Amino acid sequence: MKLATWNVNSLRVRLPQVLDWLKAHPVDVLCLQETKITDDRFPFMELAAAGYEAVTAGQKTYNGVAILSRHPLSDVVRNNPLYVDDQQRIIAATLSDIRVICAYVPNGQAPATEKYAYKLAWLSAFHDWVEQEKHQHPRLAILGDYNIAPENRDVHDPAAWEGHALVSPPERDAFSRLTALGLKDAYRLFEQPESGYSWWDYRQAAFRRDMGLRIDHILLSEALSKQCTGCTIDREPRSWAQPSDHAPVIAELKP
DNA sequence: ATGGCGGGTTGGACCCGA
Repeated sequence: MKLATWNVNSLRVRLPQVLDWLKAHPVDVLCLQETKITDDRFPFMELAAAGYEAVTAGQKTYNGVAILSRHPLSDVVRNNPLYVDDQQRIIAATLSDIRVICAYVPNGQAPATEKYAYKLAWLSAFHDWVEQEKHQHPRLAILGDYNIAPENRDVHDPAAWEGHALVSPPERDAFSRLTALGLKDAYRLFEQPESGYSWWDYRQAAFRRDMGLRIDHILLSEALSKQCTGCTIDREPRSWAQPSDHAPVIAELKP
């Protein structure tokens, strides 16, 4: 069983890459963020032809999430029932006995902005809901763009990033509060390459210079983390023409 | 220091991402 997450930054633009990637990496589940497409325009047919059913929480222009799966999905929940939010950032579904949450955490812009306050409030409510979900579904996986680099080793230049959104202590605390619920950062269950980043800015030739951050994560409940045999970031699509600025992250579970 | 790239929008300067 392979679970993956990818912020595609517009599914309309990236659909060919998603299909190519799925052909080479036929994962069981792929969580997408920043689809930037309404549900009535979602490419259900193209994905079905590739063997994937999809559930979506779409939105025009911004945000938008989806779960693609080779297996039937049930019990779909859109948005956080504990938090009123007109931005489509969460979708959850069950496949066989695994509960999957796909999340696109707000960016936060910069400390002391309204967007930063929204991010922290959003994360606090997300924590409370995840706590409930975990009680209901002990086999829980949360995949997505967390917009948080949990530690300095997840940042190419921690000094340059100090004081910025994505690395600030309150955001990292919010991430720790999630893991304190008994969720493991799948990537850190294993030995990893030194620069294990999942996002590189489009500007400054950041990818070529490997100026990245690791902000896309797969959190696994205890039961699932014990079955996890690997977690990798596939940076190859970031090197393609017209790429997303994020790379896919993949976790493998064995029975 | 600023903006740099890329996607989107009801049409082309501006918002947003991270």
